Amino acid sequence: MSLPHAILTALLEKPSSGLELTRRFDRSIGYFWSATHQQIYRELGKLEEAGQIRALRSAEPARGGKKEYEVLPAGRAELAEWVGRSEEPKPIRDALLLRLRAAAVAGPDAVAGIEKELGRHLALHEAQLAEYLDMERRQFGPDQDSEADRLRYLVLRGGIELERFWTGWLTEALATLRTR
Amino acid sequence: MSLPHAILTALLEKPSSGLELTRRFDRSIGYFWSATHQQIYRELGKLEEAGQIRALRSAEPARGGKKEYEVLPAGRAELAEWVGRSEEPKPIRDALLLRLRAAAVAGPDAVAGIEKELGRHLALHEAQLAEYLDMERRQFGPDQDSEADRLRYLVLRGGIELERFWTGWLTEALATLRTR
DNA sequence: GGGCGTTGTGCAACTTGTTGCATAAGCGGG
DNA sequence: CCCGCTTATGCAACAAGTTGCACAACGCCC
Repeated sequence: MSLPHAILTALLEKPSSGLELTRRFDRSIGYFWSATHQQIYRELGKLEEAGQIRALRSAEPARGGKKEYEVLPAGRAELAEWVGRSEEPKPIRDALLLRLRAAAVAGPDAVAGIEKELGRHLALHEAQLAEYLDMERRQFGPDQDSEADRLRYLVLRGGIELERFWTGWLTEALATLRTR
Repeated sequence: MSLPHAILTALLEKPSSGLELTRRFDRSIGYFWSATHQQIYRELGKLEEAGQIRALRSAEPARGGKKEYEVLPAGRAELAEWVGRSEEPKPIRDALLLRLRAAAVAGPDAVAGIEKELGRHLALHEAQLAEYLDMERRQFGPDQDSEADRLRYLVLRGGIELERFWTGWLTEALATLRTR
């Protein structure tokens, strides 16, 4: 159950409205924890109910007016507690690897179709890698002073290396399939 | 919605009962598509209902007796169709990366606790990598004749490289944290 | 033969994530 | 002024995944 903590983190970085959060989940935070606007609104409601966040300028009309949230001390405490918790790494669930394994039993005609899919994914991961490398260049110069900066850089490094894994493996897979 | 297709794949590789499937999902298949016995039983019921699989020796008493399933032609067709489908790669959801990012805003005391967690994960991923390398050594000799063997080997290669990513990144992360 | 652990199947309730749609304010153009 | 577009919040229904437990058969062993 990490979504509430993802939201608390995002709100601590910068107080935001629901839609702003949604946008940020499509960019930085969402690169390792995605969420739709529905999940976010629902969770914001629960967090407010639980007294962990609070709406600013609450007098706005209920519908159509933007509502900004900030984290309360209880929310910060909950987040700190969660960060210290231990959790088993969940096994991956990857449909592409599953497809490949299914292709092995589904017959040779299935293999032909999957090659295109592998190529498509390769292009997507290459684009994502390029974007991360761009972020690395722009946001993280040679001088990382603060602890927080170094942690954020580590997270980005994770994204970069993960995309390198994908591009590398997909390239290998395509090469193998083509020499059949 | 990949679980039914994971089950069809497993059943094509070898007809099994619900519990046998569960065990196999804890080993090979589950390395990239995990599932609990609950999900599997529920899904087996649906697949049988849909006429894609069939129980062997169905006269067994309803409770406590094992029920083996095999794939029917309709199931094989459905799987082949699914293999050819296109699907967007879903953004990762990784709690550890999220924790690290949360630690950056939750304060320095949170950082101390996370170091232990990173070390624990590193050990787990190293063990998984060793297991994959062992499988590689035992199951895949230098001679891979059949197309199906090569595809299965590619899937294993994916697992290996993914674990290499994790061990590499976790090592880097721990080194960075320790030189603060 | 009665208790005990293992194997095996399954229901029910819950949480989490997704999809489709409704509502409303604000803004700009014809 | 009203039509359509964007911004913004939200309900409802559904699908997928998780957790806790119940129940039955089998072997075993004392």
